[in-house]
Amino acid sequence: MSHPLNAPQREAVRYLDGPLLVLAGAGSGKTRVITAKIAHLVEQGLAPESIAAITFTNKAASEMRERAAKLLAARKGEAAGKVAISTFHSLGLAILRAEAKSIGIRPGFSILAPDDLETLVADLVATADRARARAAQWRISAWKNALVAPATALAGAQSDDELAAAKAYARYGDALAAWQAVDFDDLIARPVELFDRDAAVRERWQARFAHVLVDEYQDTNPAQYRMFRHLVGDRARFTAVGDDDQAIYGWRGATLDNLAQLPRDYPALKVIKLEQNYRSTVRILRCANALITHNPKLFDKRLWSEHGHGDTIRVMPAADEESEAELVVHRLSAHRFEHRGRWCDYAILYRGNHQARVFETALREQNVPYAISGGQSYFDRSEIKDIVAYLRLVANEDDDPAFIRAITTPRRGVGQATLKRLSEIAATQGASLFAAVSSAQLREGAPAKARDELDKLCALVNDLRHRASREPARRLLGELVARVGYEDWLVATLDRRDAEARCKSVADFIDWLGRKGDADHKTLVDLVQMIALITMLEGREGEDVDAVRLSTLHAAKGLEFPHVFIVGVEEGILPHRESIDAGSIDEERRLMYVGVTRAERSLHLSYCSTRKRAGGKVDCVPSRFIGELAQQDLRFADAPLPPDEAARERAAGSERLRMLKALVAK
DNA sequence: TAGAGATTAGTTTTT
DNA sequence: CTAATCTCTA
Repeated sequence: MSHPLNAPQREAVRYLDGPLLVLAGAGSGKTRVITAKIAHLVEQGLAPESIAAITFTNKAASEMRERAAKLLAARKGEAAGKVAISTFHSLGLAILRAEAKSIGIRPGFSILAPDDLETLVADLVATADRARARAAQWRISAWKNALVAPATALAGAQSDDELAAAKAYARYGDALAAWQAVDFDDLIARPVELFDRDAAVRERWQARFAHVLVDEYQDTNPAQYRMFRHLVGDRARFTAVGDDDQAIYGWRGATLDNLAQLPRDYPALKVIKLEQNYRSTVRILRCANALITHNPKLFDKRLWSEHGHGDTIRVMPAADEESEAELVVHRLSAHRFEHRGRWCDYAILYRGNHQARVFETALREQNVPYAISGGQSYFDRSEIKDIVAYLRLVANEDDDPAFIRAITTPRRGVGQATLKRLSEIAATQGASLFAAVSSAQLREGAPAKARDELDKLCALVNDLRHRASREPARRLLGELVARVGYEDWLVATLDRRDAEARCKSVADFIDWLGRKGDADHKTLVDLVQMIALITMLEGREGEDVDAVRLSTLHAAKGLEFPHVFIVGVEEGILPHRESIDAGSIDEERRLMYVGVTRAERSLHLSYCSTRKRAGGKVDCVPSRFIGELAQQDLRFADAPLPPDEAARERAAGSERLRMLKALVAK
């Protein structure tokens, strides 16, 4: 951290003569270069608001914001806050909002998550099968990321499933338009469409940014690359930072073509490589290098380090997933004790979220504090979704999915029958459910109670909407929850403990949102749109607590830990079966590479010889990737042997229990 | 509408 | 074979 910048880093920071690609190996001080460059640009006299720094995750964006603020604090205290540091998606959101009129959408448009759209797609492809619906949804998303229009998709459909998805694709767009809503992919695709067809708008945005920085460039998909090209224009003042060896989002449409294409699209492109690693020991690095040589490479790059050799990489076999978890946690505790370290120096990384479970159990059993990053979002909780549905409705009354959720939660006498009637009226009028409430036809059929409740909801939404831009979000939120009687409903329908927990979570949410609104002068509408893009409650818990981190390999990118355990390093898991079948081993290898390069000082790999699956036991084989590491730096542990007497007892005890169970089963 | 019982699916990563 | 989801009943 306190090192001065090295020569290539310095060059990357100072180079302003044209388009620049920085190939930054793992641990080579990439974020430092980007933040230093932002500071440098400001010092060169660029207006902070004319600098755009684009990341992929909110986490990366807020880290960058923090570090840029620190760098700029000394001389230009105010400047840091004005730099446009955002994710591709939030930048797309900003563009869409600003240009809503040209796109033909209400500025308070809803942003629907895939979950909200699953039923729509299921309807469109006429299936009750969730997996089928998701597959179609997946296809549609892939087309959008590749900027393929519905008509083109239809023409190129290869299978029946693809044909059905292509047919659904067009109608999917119609439904979103009717609801005044967009999905995640639209946040990139729609601005791109606009820029494609409207030169004036395009030039306005190009004039706005004097320099564009992109982080994790290797993870861009075609839509994002096009948005980027539109933003930088012909002046091409940009700094793209990436590492082809860490491209792990191919399944989301990202393509290394964007990296290969960059020198062709910008012949003046300057390429600077950062190859000095400041993170890991020599052994860890040697393993990482050995592993990645098995991939075809786009750019030649070899990491080196001035750190010492460090410990050997430990490879630990285990009998099954439970003993793997037990063994890993045990080894981790012992390691921490020996090294007098902190829990937060350790991370357990795995391929799939479901693998976390056994480890959670083992950690709890052995009283080790842990924190899971990623996993299911705070915003996936039903009570939060309920509140958000009301907010979405305030922002955009045509949001039918939000309307349905709001009117049915809490239950208040509006049921299936009334909703069906309402949606028929809406359909004949070509209007939203909300608009259909005031229709005269409803007066005839629906029960008085239902009509009354519908009117009440509409009145509430209209009232809040009129006040939304003037009054603080916090007050409106509190009033909303109170007028809906949400907490009363929780208390009435749930047992005490559950009700209390949810009330608290609602209160926390309102408090957090209120603070957010106060701090950034955001209106209720701003906040609702922001929520849709946030997956984790950033910085709320985690960072400062002393706990072992559990994370997927994907979510661990960009992080580093003194001691790393990669678990489930088996054929079928890492590389994953699907990827083996699809022939995309390279990406799995990069995923392993990302995992290995997270480690600063020690690295453990573990695998099982059997795993429970679909009832029976399945034999497992250690991953080919273990064989691809630098063998002289590996040490294979013997069969698991609990080091202390108590653990030996426990193991014997549980073994006896297992045998007993087996006997009883017979 | 909640809770118990039955049924069925089970494969990865996420803005 | 488990775990989650769905269905039926009180």
